[in-house]
Amino acid sequence: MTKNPPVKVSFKAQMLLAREDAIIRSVNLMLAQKGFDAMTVDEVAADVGIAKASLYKHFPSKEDLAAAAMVFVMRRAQQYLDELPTQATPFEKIKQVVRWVMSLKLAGEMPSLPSQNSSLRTTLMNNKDYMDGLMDVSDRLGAWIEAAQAQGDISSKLPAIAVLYTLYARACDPVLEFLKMGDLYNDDQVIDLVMATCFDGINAR
Amino acid sequence: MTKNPPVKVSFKAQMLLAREDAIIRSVNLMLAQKGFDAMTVDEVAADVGIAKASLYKHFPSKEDLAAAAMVFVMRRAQQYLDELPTQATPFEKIKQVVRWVMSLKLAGEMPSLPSQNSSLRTTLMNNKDYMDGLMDVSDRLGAWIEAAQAQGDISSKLPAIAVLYTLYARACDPVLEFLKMGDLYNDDQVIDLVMATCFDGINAR
DNA sequence: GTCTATAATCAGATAGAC
DNA sequence: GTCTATCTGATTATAGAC
Repeated sequence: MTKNPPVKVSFKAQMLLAREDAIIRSVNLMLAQKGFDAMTVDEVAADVGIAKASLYKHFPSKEDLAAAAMVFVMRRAQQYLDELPTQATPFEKIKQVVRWVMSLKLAGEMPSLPSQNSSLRTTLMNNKDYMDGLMDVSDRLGAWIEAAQAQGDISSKLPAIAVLYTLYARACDPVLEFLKMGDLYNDDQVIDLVMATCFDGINAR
Repeated sequence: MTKNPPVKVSFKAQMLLAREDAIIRSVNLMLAQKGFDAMTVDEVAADVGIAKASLYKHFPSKEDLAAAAMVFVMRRAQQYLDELPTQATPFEKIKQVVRWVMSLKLAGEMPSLPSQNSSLRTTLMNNKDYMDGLMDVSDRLGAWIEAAQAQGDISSKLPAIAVLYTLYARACDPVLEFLKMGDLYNDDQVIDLVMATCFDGINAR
């Protein structure tokens, strides 16, 4: 379509990416606020400010829309892991990641997907970017968990995989919303409370 | 089929209750398996073996159907609390309840509702039976929590309400499914692992 | 109260002009 | 690629006969 290939194409490509980024951010917020089922493609289109048909030029289905949002948060997670202070111990890194994830959820930026939806699961499992990101994050966290267990910071009685899942679950912990709803605690206090139950449990010591 | 009035009326009423009970059990299982949004009224009717229009004679809406299922589990919970051994300490009772709730979830008998759905929330909040049951269960658990804190079994650093929410969250903990999916652990082992993370945390002691 | 048949609506996806 | 307009299917809910 263009007559001067290099500049014009680059500009158009940037516009394209910017629009897709806007779409993904919108989907991300909607998934966090309403969840996958309640989110409608019409709403996303309206929020982004484009026609629904245009959305479908970028993403072939609602499931792919959600998958793109998950790829986005995976990238954010990878970037966050990259930027953790290198001198921190594995245990400190883990705690910081969990704290960060919960702050994302409280800020309404952590998309929530129904774990039962099969079509969505299929789309996610077939999405290489998402799966690669998930594997990478899991590998890094898993290595830190094992290191923290070796150093006596995390209980060695627990399988590392159980610890990993327990950490992941903090990203969709309803306790965060419940405690926030009561208006008794602010966000930082809510996070401190859930951090305490997560790492120390509810038993007295 | 019989001609004696008193018996006949009673029999019909029993049939009615039995049918409603069958409906609720079906809804309960479907909510646990697929969740509220994915569950369709057609499926429920088909599963019960009656016409959809008949369902709507019993329950005026899908939301009320789900609410009835929640009332059902609330009653089950109240009954379970009633039957706990009286000589057990509050802490022991709490642990037993949590274990029971997780076994229900693993057995696919714990309905999962989207906490965000507003129409469902409204129906639930307006359902006196449900709210009464929830309050009763919360009061009893709350009293046990405070007693356990006084006896030094549960950490006194945590507000009782945070402990209560943490226990409730075990009824919809995705870690249970994740660990079960891996096929590394059987149901009892999965429950033991989540019990350990819930009460002892993941820290080493 | 139960049924068959149907209304009414909503949401995901597409056609086709520009 | 973006738009308007539309299709298609699924789903909640109801009408009306028996």
